[in-house]
Amino acid sequence: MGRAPCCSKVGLHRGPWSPREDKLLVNYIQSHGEGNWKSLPKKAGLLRCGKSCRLRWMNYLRPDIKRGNITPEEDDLIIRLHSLLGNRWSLIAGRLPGRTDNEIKNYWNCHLSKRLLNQGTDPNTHKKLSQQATNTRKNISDTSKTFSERPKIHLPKPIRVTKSSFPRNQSFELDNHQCNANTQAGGNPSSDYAYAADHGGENMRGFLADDLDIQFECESTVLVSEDDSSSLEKLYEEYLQILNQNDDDEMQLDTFAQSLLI
DNA sequence: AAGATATGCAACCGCTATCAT
DNA sequence: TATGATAGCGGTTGCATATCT
Repeated sequence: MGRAPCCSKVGLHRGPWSPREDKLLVNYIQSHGEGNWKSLPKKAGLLRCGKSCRLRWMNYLRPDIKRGNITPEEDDLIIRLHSLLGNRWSLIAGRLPGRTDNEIKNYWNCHLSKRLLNQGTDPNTHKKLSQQATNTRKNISDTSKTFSERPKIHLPKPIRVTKSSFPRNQSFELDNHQCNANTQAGGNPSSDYAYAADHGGENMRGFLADDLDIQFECESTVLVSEDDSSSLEKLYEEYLQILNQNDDDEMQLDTFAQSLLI
């Protein structure tokens, strides 16, 4: 498979963006829309590779990006989503309106993982470290179990849903929630994703939806796309409510984790 | 005040999935 | 079906700034 030449190989600009470059990029996208990142720099008059332009737009220049500190509510949501989704930053970001995957990733690595460690929780497994140490010792002493007998974690593989995957503006019912497949330029690309999980012939349902008990009509994909920032906000509020309801039901998280074991 | 160290964040790199031909 | 091009993700790096000694 061919690899797009890196900007370093073709003598393009690298490093921090100048205000002039930002302006050129914003102006171009405002008049032509997102997409065609490969050809965009040339058309916009930028000496950058398309990849760099895309990243700059997604993580910094997009008008719907929320600036400022991450709130305690967002904090909590990130931790909960991370316990369900792992390091799938784009999916987590899709549930935090205005936040980018890069920002959440950085915030996790700098703050949240350290905080969890301080609280005695393993940031990777979200389990108490003391409990893990006990389990580890137990496993070491239990030499009768071979490596192959250890439970395997089955993580449903995420699939990308791109513009051609859905008809334009097609709507999808998800219980009482209405989501639209935003396939037009300017939509939130990080949320143009769906998860599909293969459960041995059963209808495929996304595991996040399973955990949150949201029923999806579409058989093979779980749509997590929203039409605009207001519906993102609404969805966010709904997620918060659902997650808050789970405060009293930690067992549900354990059940979910076990459902991933095969 | 100055150097060392820690922190935060933007940007880059390498890889994979998807699409077009 | 095979292959190349492109988009997008997650891990990592590097630099600017803040804090500590």
